[in-house]
Amino acid sequence: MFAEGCPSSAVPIRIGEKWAGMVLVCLADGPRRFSELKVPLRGVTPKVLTETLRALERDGMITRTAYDEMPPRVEYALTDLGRSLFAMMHACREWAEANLPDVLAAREAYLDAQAEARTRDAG
Amino acid sequence: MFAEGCPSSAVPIRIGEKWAGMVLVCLADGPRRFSELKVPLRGVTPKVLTETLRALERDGMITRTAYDEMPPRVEYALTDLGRSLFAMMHACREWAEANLPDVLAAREAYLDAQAEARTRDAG
DNA sequence: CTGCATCCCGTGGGATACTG
DNA sequence: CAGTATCCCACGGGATGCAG
Repeated sequence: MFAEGCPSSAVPIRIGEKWAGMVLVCLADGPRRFSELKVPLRGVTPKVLTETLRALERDGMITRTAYDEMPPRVEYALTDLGRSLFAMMHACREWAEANLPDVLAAREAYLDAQAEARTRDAG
Repeated sequence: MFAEGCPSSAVPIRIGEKWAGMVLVCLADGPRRFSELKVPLRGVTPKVLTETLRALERDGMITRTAYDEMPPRVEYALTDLGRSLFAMMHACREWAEANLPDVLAAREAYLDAQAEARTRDAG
């Protein structure tokens, strides 16, 4: 169980990566340029955006097309694999939204239980 | 898009957390004790396992039941919410396994393209 | 415009030792 | 047995500045 070579350990996409998912969303309905991605992704620095794009490109989720022009123009687009991943993530997102209320309720209950425990200790 | 209060940002579960997913797997077919979790999760330290379990408990994914005995006994079990998340993660895992070959191929192609670019620059 | 270089920092996660 | 207490480090990610 959970051995070294386990395929689950090799799970390719780190949807934990802070911006990867948002990039997929931004590319969902068509190719976008580097600067077009920076707009909706408020707060992302060029360095981090580049890293994210490189990782997605490396894993075959997006393509990078550089046009030899001045000023430079580069377009990023989803591959079939990327679209497949996007669909997967969409399902995850729907799960999250559907269950968010329960999670929030659980957190509140947890906090309350803690507070009660503290009261009991103090009293 | 991607505003502050966006529910997607509040996505409750960090499946990126290194051990959280494995814990769910370990609890999938019944409650387990702390020490019973440490066995399959080779390499996890008690501190980190505790942190992971606390986070899952806080979010309502698992329950923690402490029996007042000597020696101490504590059992962790999935909640309905946890089982739901487990099912979600199972789907993610199946996607990953199904698409792993493609990702690996993409990585190799990416490396080859890089090597070729270097050769071109040098020559 | 599209990045790369550099520096920096918080935090997730690990090692080790100790306790009720 | 089931943790807690400390210490520590790598690394993801951010800020800033520069270059082709």
